[in-house]
Formats: sequence, C-alpha cells, structure tokens
Amino acid sequence: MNTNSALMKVKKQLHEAGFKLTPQREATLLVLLENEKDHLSAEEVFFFVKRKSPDIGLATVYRTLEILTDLHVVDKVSFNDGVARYDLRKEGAKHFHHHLLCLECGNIEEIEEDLLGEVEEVVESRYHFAVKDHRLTFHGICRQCQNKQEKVL
Amino acid sequence: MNTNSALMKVKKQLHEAGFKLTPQREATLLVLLENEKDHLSAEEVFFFVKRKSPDIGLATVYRTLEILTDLHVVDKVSFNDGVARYDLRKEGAKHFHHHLLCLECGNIEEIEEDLLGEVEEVVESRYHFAVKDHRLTFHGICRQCQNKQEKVL
DNA sequence: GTAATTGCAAATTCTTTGCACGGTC
DNA sequence: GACCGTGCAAAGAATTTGCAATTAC
Repeated sequence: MNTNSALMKVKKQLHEAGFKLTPQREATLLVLLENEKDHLSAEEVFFFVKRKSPDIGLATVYRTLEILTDLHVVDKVSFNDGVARYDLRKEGAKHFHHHLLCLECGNIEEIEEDLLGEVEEVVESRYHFAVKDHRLTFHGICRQCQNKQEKVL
Repeated sequence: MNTNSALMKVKKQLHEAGFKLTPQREATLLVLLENEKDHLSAEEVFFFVKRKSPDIGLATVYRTLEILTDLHVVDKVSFNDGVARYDLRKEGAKHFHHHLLCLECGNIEEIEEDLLGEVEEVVESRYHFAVKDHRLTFHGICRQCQNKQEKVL
C-alpha cells in the first residue's frame, strides 16, 4: 500500500468528519503507516512521532488516536497487559484481522485470513446478534518458541 | 453448578499451589460465583465483597484476583474500556467461552459453544502456532437493541 | 476572524507496592 | 516463631482534562 495515497485517504476522511489536518496529526499517521505491522501503544507512537515533530505533546497523540479510532482508521486493541494498542486497519480489508499472541516471547503475529465467516453466520442466526466487527486473539506458543523448546528437551 | 462444590474445588487448587483459603479469598470467590454471568471489574468485585466482609481492602481483592487468574480459575478479559474484568472459567469447559458485546447498550452476552474447532486447526497447521487458549469477542447489535431500532424506523 | 487544536501541567483512574500488624500451623 | 496474608496509604502507570496560546481554513 502506497503510504502517500493512504495518507490522502485519511485526510479526506478527517475533512469529511469536520476535523482539520494538522502537522501533528499527519506525523502521527505517518508513524502508524511506517509501523503497520506493530501494535504500538500511545507512548510508543509518541516516542516515534517526537523524532519527527519534537514539540508534540503526549496528549495530542492520545487525542489523535481517539479520533482515528472513531473514524475506524485504527482499531484499539488490548492484550491484557494494561496498555491500549493501536492497529492500523488494512486498506480495503472487510474484516479486522486476527492475532496470535505468544505466551513465551510475547510476540504478536497477524493473520489476514478471515476464518470466521461460518462462525459469524452461526452467531447471527442462532443468537440474533448483528455482527459488526470482532476481536480474535489466540494465546499459545509461536513457531520460534516451539523450536527453542524442542532443543531444550 | 453447586456453589459449595465449586468452592471446595478452588480451595484444593489453592492449597496445591501453596496458598491458603482465607475468609477474604472465600468471600471474593463467593462474589464471583454469585455473579457468574457478569464480567465484574476489580472495583465491582470489591463493592460486592465489602457487603460480606466490610473490612476487606481493595488491594486484597486485586491480589486475590491475580492468584485466581494464575490458577486459571478466572480469566482476565478486557473490552477496551480501560478496566480489567474477571470472568469465572466454567467448570469443565474445554475452551474459554466467547462474548457478544453490544455497541448500543454495552451489554455482554456469553456464548458457550466452541465454534472455533476448525479455525484452530487452520491456525495450528498453517501458522505452526500451538494454540493454548483464545479470546473472541463479536462487536455488534444485540437482539433487544435491534428490536428497539426497528420500532424507531 | 474564529473555532478547532495544541502543549503543558494537573487531575483522574486503575492497579501495584511497601510495610507494620495479625493470624496460623 | 517463621511465614503468609492483610489493610492502609502511598506510589506508579495509563489516560484524560482544563486552559491559555496558537493555528488551519
């Protein structure tokens, strides 16, 4: 995905929602785009943004992330470690992707595949619940850590 | 599920892990058992426990919930509202149950059905990830709120 | 021009920790 | 009597908010 076109798209979204495009918001967006694969916390985003715009304040980052969450540009996720993390929604992705959280090394891998189609149908029909989105995280041991454990044995 | 037998079982688990079953811990457990269907935060557990044992401290509740989480008696879950919630693991349940979070009224419904069997197989084989547990929450509109919306239209 | 946005610091909220005291085997 | 567990208050971490100054449109 072209960073610039993604940026333009969000700009449009911001304007349509009545927000201004400030340099601070642009810098924050750039950081998110450059770290697409990570799951940065607000503090981490702040750390990276500060290298581009040293005068930015943490509160501004929090406020920007809140707006982007409301616009569904990012998804706020939490992996039970007490920090909110922000995950860029993939361009054109119908569904929010899933996560594999390694209990050993703490690494988080992403799964783009949908996988939940049938499950959502069951939820819709059997529980009469109109599904809009989902959060799915598997807890377990990643490939690397499995290999390490085998060596130890 | 018999409250008393559930209590006995946890007592055994505590002892096996080298912990005592103190009156405070027992009161906390009782609150969890009595509110099995809810997803209480630590503060809420504290509130209910205080009615049984007015002298209990909030820190004790936090410490108890941490022990119970480590023993997998409860699961710590987070629905992105900034508070950790504690969900009693069902007796004999192979898998952690799923949640339906209504975006309208905020209510959380539970699904006991597994539903993820095939999905886990895909994750295991295609991503070489050894699944130990999962967290699945659907965001959407619950049956009650759907009915309300229809009336408005 | 003016309403939105910002940075800073203070305030809040949730959770953890230090420590002296109390209960238990 | 060693040790675990407790309550309280203080500390810590994450996030939000109030406000005067600044900026985008």
